[in-house]
Amino acid sequence: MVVDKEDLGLSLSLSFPEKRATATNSSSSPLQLNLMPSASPSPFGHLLQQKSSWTDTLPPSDRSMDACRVETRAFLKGIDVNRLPAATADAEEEAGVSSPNSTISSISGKRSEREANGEDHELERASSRGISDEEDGDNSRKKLRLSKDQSAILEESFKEHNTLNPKQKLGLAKRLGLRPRQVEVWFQNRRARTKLKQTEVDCEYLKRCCESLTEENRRLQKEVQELRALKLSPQFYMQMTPPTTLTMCPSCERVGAPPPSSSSTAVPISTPVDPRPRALVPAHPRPIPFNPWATTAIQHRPFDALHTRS
DNA sequence: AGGTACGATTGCATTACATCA
DNA sequence: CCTGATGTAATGCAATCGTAC
Repeated sequence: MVVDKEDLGLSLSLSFPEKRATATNSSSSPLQLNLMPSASPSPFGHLLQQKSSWTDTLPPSDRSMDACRVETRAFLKGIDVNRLPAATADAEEEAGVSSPNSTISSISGKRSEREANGEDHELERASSRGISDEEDGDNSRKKLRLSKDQSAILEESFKEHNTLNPKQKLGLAKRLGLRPRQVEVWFQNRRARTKLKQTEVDCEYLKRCCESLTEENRRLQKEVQELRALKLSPQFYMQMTPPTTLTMCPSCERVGAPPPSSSSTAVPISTPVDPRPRALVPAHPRPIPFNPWATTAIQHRPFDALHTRS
């Protein structure tokens, strides 16, 4: 599933690779993130009106300053901590020199063992920083920060595909001077955090729905109370036409409509219930004109509505 | 000092594919 | 040759850690 780039400005698209399209994994089902509550009222097929990258929400100045600081530090250290110098990367890649990044556990562990045998083998073993653990002086893992450019390229790539096939991963890794594993991790985290953001938005949306429904419910309860009060009040019976004028409905064998009343604004008491889901219909105060004997309105069983709705 | 962002690790689930009885 | 069971690699995700800011 590929979404037009234009759409990405307004919606988040979780696309999944063709290869694993048959996966039953819930995460593999296409999710179109398109939160536009006013346009797509369904609570669950929706999504957020959100920037394609949540990092975009960071003020540009902050981000550039951030990158600036990183680059300054890198410069001061005489090396970009996030980027493997191209020459070094190529050299190590071809020589297969092992220069583990920074983590202790990255050397061992199931995943690492797996990938060490895979196609990522060569690049996987190349340091992304050009600094070995020995040079670091201790075994503590240093936090790697991707440069502004690296992040931008990754974001751009993520917009196009939020998963990568091995070829794309390798290509991107090469282009960025990172290990394929780092690219993979970045995409993994990006997907996870996108999903998290979406969940938060979903939650907010459902909360609003809930509030709306609560309000609607309160309003309807009040309406029911008013109708009951009206039904039981003496005035209600005073308005009744004498029985002699009542007509029998031939269909349901109930007393039907009396002669036309003076009110021309009468509406049926048995107004059909709006079948649309109420939650998404803007709650608006409805007038409660009430004349159960209105000629044009009452069809059959005029009080059924009261019974069923109370 | 505490919170947040984010790169990295780990463990598990799923799928595809190969092998074997 | 076909088929079902089993093992393995690849990949994704959730949870979490650890570090930089």
